[in-house]
Formats: sequence, C-alpha cells, structure tokens
Amino acid sequence: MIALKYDFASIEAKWQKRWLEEKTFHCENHSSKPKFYALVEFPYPSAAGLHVGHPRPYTAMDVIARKKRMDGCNVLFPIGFDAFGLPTENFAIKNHVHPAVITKRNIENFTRQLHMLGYSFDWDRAIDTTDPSYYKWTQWIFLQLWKHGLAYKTTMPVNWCTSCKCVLANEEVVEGVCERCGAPVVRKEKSQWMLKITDYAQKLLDGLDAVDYIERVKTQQRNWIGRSTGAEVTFKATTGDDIVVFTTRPDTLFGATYMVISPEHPYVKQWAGQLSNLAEVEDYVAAAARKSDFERTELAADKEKTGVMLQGVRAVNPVNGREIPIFISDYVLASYGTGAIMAVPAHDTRDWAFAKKFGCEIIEVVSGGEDVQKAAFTAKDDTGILVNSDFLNGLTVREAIPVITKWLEEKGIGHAQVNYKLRDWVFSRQRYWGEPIPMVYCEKCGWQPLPEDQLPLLLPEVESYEPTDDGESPLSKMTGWVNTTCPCCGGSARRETDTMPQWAGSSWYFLRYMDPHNDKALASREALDYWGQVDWYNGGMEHTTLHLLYSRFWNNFLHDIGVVPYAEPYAKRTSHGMILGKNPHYVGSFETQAEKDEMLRKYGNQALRPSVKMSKSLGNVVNPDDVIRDYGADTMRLYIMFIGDFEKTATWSDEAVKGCKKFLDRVWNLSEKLQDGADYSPVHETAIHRTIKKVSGDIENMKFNTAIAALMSLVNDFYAKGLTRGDYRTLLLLLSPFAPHMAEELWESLGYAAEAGGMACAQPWPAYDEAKTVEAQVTLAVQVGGKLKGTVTVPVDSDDQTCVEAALSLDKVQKLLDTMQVVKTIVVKNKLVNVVMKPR
RNA sequence: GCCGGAGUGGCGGAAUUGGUAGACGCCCGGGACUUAAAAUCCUGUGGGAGUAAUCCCGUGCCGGUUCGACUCCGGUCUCCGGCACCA
Repeated sequence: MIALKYDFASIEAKWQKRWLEEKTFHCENHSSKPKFYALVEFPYPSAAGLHVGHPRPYTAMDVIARKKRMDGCNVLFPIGFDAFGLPTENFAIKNHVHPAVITKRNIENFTRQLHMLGYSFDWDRAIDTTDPSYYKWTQWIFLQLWKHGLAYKTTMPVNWCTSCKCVLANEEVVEGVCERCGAPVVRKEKSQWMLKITDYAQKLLDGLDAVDYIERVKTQQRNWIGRSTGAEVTFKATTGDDIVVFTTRPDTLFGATYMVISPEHPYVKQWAGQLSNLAEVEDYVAAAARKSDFERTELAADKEKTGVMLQGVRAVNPVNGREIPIFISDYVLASYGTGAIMAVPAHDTRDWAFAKKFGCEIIEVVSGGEDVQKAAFTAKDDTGILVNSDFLNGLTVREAIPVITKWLEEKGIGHAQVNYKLRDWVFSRQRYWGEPIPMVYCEKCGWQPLPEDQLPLLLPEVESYEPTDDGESPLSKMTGWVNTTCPCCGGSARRETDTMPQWAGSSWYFLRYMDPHNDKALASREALDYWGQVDWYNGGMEHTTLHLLYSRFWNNFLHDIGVVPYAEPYAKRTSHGMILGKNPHYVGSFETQAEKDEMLRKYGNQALRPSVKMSKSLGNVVNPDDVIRDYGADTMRLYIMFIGDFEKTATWSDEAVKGCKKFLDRVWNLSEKLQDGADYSPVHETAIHRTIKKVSGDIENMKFNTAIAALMSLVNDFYAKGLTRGDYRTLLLLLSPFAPHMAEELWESLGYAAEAGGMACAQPWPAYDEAKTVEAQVTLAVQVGGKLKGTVTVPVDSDDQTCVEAALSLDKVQKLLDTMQVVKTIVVKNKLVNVVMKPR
C-alpha cells in the first residue's frame, strides 16, 4: 500500500508512457465543456537540443493547461516545430547532410526532451513547418496576399548580412549588425518580395486596445509602429518645383528658416545643372551612400550634424513668402515621411544643432521657454504661446495646430497627414532551407501566381546549399526546377528562386493546430470557429516586434478575406523572463583583491554582473537532460517555477534545485504518516482552504513561486501536526500541475485513483469555502504611535472596544500609561490596534 | 535623449486596496538519530547594544503626507530592458 522509495526515474518513465499510450491529453474539436486554448511559442529544433530557457514558459503554460482541465475546460495545448532556418542550413553545408535529415533528427531529440518533462501536449496535433503538407498552406496564404495586392516585388536598398549572405528584414537588424550572427549589415540594391504590412499599421495599432497583453508588449508594439500625426506642406522651390515636407509641428511654420532634403532625394539629381557647388554636393551624396547603417547609427549617437547647402536653388516659405536656403543632410532620412523637412531650429533639437553649426537663423515662434538661441524649446502642450506668427499669435501650440492645418487646406498648400515608422516587410531570403515562393515570372505576362491546385510547390533536391556571393539563392542553379511554363500563357517562364523568411511558418501556426491534418484548407471553418482566439499565449519579449507583429498582421488579413473569425489572434499575451547563468568572471565571487583586479582588467564591466546569458564559451550552460537525470523532471519543473517572479530574469542555481528535490522528498515521505479519515483534520482545515485559494489565484496570475511557497508551508504544517488521507488528497491535487508524475504515482499507489475512478489530472480542481479561510481567533498587532509593541488574540470580527481593551491590557502598553495618556485609538478590523499617546 | 521596469538580509525572493517588513527556499549555526558520515527529523538565523528583560537601527538616497509608508507625493542616484537623427 505504501510506496517505499521515491524512484523518480522509473516513476516518470511510467507515467510519460501511460499518458502517451492512453492519449490522456488528446483533445477534440467539440465538447460540452468551455474551450480553452493555451499556446506556447513552438521551438526552433536546433542541434544543441532543449535549453533551460525553454522549460520556463513551457512548464508555466503546462501548469495552466493542467489546472484548466481540472477546472472542467476542453483544453487545446499543442506543440510543434518551427524548423526552417539558417542554423540547420549552415550545419547542412558544413557536414554535407540534407537539411531535412538534420531537421528530422533534431525534432526527434526535442520530442524526446519535451516528453521527459511531462508536458501535457496533444501530440496528435504536432506540426512541423518544413512538412510540405504544412507549407502548402504557408504558400497558399502568400498567394492570397498577392491576390489582394499585399505582396509585390520591387528593387530597393535592402539590409544585406555579409556573413549569412542573405537579405534581412528591418526588424532583424539590431544596431547595424545582423540580429542572428552579429556580422555587419550593408545596404544593397536588390529585387525583393515585399509584404505591405504598412497597410495594416493602423489596424495593428487599434487592435492592441481590445486585447489583454502585458503593458510593456503593447508599448513596444506601439513604438515599433511609430504613428505620428502632423501635416504635409508644399514649399515652392525657385526652380518652380514643389517640395513636400512632413511635419508634426505645422504650428511652427513661421519659424522655418531653412529646408533639408535627404541626400537620396530625387531633386538633388534633377537640380544638378543649377547648382554652383555641384562637386561638393556630389561628394556629400557619395559619402552618405557609403556609410553603413552602423556608421549612421554611431553618428546619430553624438548628434554631430553634417550637410551641404545647395547653392543656386532656394525655397519659399508659403506662410510668409520668405526665401530660405535648402541643405542636404543625412539626418533627414529618405525612407521616412517625404524625405524632406522644413527646419525650425528654435523648436526642434536636431534642427537647432544643425543651425548652430551652419549659422542658420533661429526665430522664436513659440514663447514660454528659455532663450531659443541657447536651446530649442520643444514643448508641445499648452505651456507655449505662439509669437511672430501672424494669425496664430496668442494661441497655444495645441490650439494652433488645427488652425494652421485648416488654413493650409483652404489655401491648397497642405493637409493633415499621419505617418508610421513601420516599413513594409522584406519577404525574400536568398537561401535554400525555406518555403519556396510560389510565383513564376514570364517575359510576356509578368509575375504570375502558381495555381492553387499545384501547391505545395516542393523544395527541390539540390547538390549544394551554399549561398552564392552574387546574392542569388542556391535554388537559382537548379535550372530544371527554375525553368517552367507560364500559368497564364503557357510560354516559357522562370520560377522565383528566393525562399520565404523563417517568420512565415510561425505567422499562422496557431491556426493549424486547430485542424492539423486538413488537406482541403489551412483549417476547417468549424475548427476555426470552435477554437476562436488563442485564450492565452505566452512567449519571449524578443518576439514582440517580429513574430508577434507579423502573426497579428497575417491573422488580421485572413480575417479581412473571411478565412478566420477574429481579427486579433491572441486574446491574452504574457511574457517570461530569461534564465541566466552564473558569470564565472564576476568579481564578487573572488576572494583576493588581485583576482578581482584581474577580472576587471580582463573583462571590464562584464565582470561586474553576477549573472549573464548562458553560453558555451563561458561554460555556464545548464542542460535540462542532466538536471532530469540527477533530480527528475518534477524537481526540474518545480524549481523552474519556484526560481522567482515569472516575468523577470532569473539566475540558475544548482543549490536551489536541491531544495526543491528535498521538498518533493518530504511530500513523498508524508505518505507513510497518513491517518485514516477522508475529511480534513480540524487543525488543518483553515490552512487547506487558504492554500487552495492561494494556489488557485497564483496560478491564474502566474505567481508560481508563491503558489509553491504556499504548498511548502502546508507540508510543513503536516509534518508538525500530522495529517489524514483527506488532507493529503488535496495536497496531491494542488501539487499535480507542478509535479504531475509524483502526484499520479502517489494518487494511484495510495488508492485515491481507485476511489475517484481516474488519474489525478482528471479530477476536479479542489474547491475552497471562503468562510473557512478565516480562523475563529485572530492575532492583532498592537502598536503605540505606529510602532509594534506586541500582539493580542481576539475572536474574529471583534468590535473596536473589545480590541482596544485587549490592546490596553498588554503589559508593555500598561507600563507606558504610567507617564502617557491615550489621545486616540485606531482599529483595523482583524489586523491591528494603534494606540496614539502623548505625555501627561 | 525618449518610453517602460526595478533597487528589500550572506543569496533567490515574499508582503491584497497604506496596517505585525523579511513568507517560502538556499546557505550557515545548534541538537537528535548513527561507531562515523551522508540522508532525515527538530531548532536558530536582518543588523547593533545588553547576562537578561529590553532598547535602538533597518526596504538605494533626501524630503513630505499620515496615527501608521517597501507601498502614496516631490526631488535625486544607480541598474536592467526597449526605441532612437522618425521631422
């Protein structure tokens, strides 16, 4: 009857096998229960296997999914593999193995590791983005985008990673280097497929209002989309050309004392014949073009402005007819707004810096700040009053903007305008291991989509996956595959040889889980309607501006064309903090000053951080396989949930893992101390009701660490005062989402399974009675003047008078009364009594 | 520079709407069991003074509001994350 030893290895293997064989966590697309869709970001199956970072979000959502099942929900908790991508391809090149072979091997390894952690995924729904039956639908979505004018091919300067030999999306370039490999990114003119995510900028912004995302995710998305409102204004050049500028401050138009256009602006070439300093201008343009993104970012940091005045052409300020000079400068970006600005040095810090350097006039048009000759005054609210501005004088900035905008519209020289920082999505990659883009180019008919009945367009077998130095995809060398016939005229044509970026497959995978084996549609309408939105999606902050934005875009689009029932794919989004490793170079871990100095000299500021990202080179990587082997999956799961605030970064500690193992041992050993009785022990009743309440609420709020602390407290109570079978039963159920293998083993071996007729994970979640969470007696804090002097025990909900009398009877309080008198008393029900005194 | 978030013991971290700061765990000390050790169980543990009862100081720093502040307000410093010449 009593389990003898906590042999976690065999227990965990036993239950993992049973869950798989009995399809315990299989779910159907129909049920009388309420549905709940819990989603984690599916992993990229790297050769290195699962990292300890993975179990944090996976365990968290597994705990939530398990609890939701016990709450009586029909839970969809799926997993899959986002398997296209560069690391696999690079590994393939190096080792001369097909990427598909490596992918299969890696997926098997990941699957093994995920099973070992006891996750309650519905494995029948597992997907793989590299499976043709999956990417058929990725390609299908691309065709729909094309048919609706949201995919186009254009030649443009793109971000080119010099190491990956591949184009990157704007979102993949971080501080001028490749987000993935860290190699410098340069500008290169290339013909690229683009997706018009900019058409969805406003929808993606508005959609955020209706969803429950943690605030920092919303903020990051808003920043990335970067909406700004203002006006476009036309200035006449002395050549007769119109120069359109975008400004967020049309109210400062009277203060525009010069103009700046970007070095790439078409007028620079057009006006060449009229420029007396053409050589100087051309030098500047050439220098700007040579600058990499990285250099431009570096220069931006110190705000040192450069530029050249266009000698021979001037512009006219439309509000006052003044002639003003025109400069070219690379602080004006060709890719934002109209590529031209009106400069108001008195009220813009960049214009101010430029004006100071080039001696331009600075005219104050908003009063209320410091001397504009000393610094720009940029307040946009009601603190500034317009001056030197004709009909705007006397208005605040806020008032002036609509007035001037209306005036511009009436005169036909401007209009209100909204701009976004968001750029269209560069969708081509010159690599092999990705979804082929199902487009065909015909000299006569132009770009033609592959007919849908020819999908999937399979990735052909190639000899070499090596990317080419000329920037063409490895597929371009496969002439037998490239040469085809035009779907439109039947003449000879060529296939697109670029492939899709890795973000393609992950932009809609949550829809496929709803109906993963459908070969007629990406998912049936019934399945899409039944599951609706993802109820809870947890993932990393690093995906906020990439995957999260892209997938929202695709889902919004699919909604607009009537494929899916909701515009927004995720009702709720949370994020977890990273797991860091100990920094081996941390000065604090060294004894002698000499060692500390050595570390500081060698590693600089890096030596001041106790914890850093895990990496092979630092030797601080923790392999989940090792932890599971030494302590078991339940300990691993419990520790990763106990490690700290789920949303914050946390540092791995081997010692703390042992503490969690000890706790599970203590739970196990309690099974030998059970007394008969299906009811709660009177001494534990309140504590148990409280613990149920605490654990239930904490799981909902992802406060897993305090949920586990509450369970530890309860176990400590059981050790101190003994327990019944009824007490233990509830403990096992509360523990089951965190340590499911141990919970099931004890549930079965102690006979609870026979009584209840099923596994612990299939039981209803324990209920608590609010009335029973309070004790009959409460301990009140007794303060004198806000300082704690002691405690008294009174019946719960005692009236104020009873509490005060009890407090005054305390020895310490009595002593004080010798020299003091009571001024007033404050009673907080069931909490404290504060006696305020003054000297007699 | 702008937008978020955070500063609490030797360590990871707790503290519903202001109401007993340090829950829970790690480390460390003491005890029981043992020939011994490990494991386990019991117990102590913010700092300082005192034989003790007890007292004083404590949530980055300075000030304010309050009977009472980790919590609210003003100022300030530091760290982390994101964005960044976006007009």
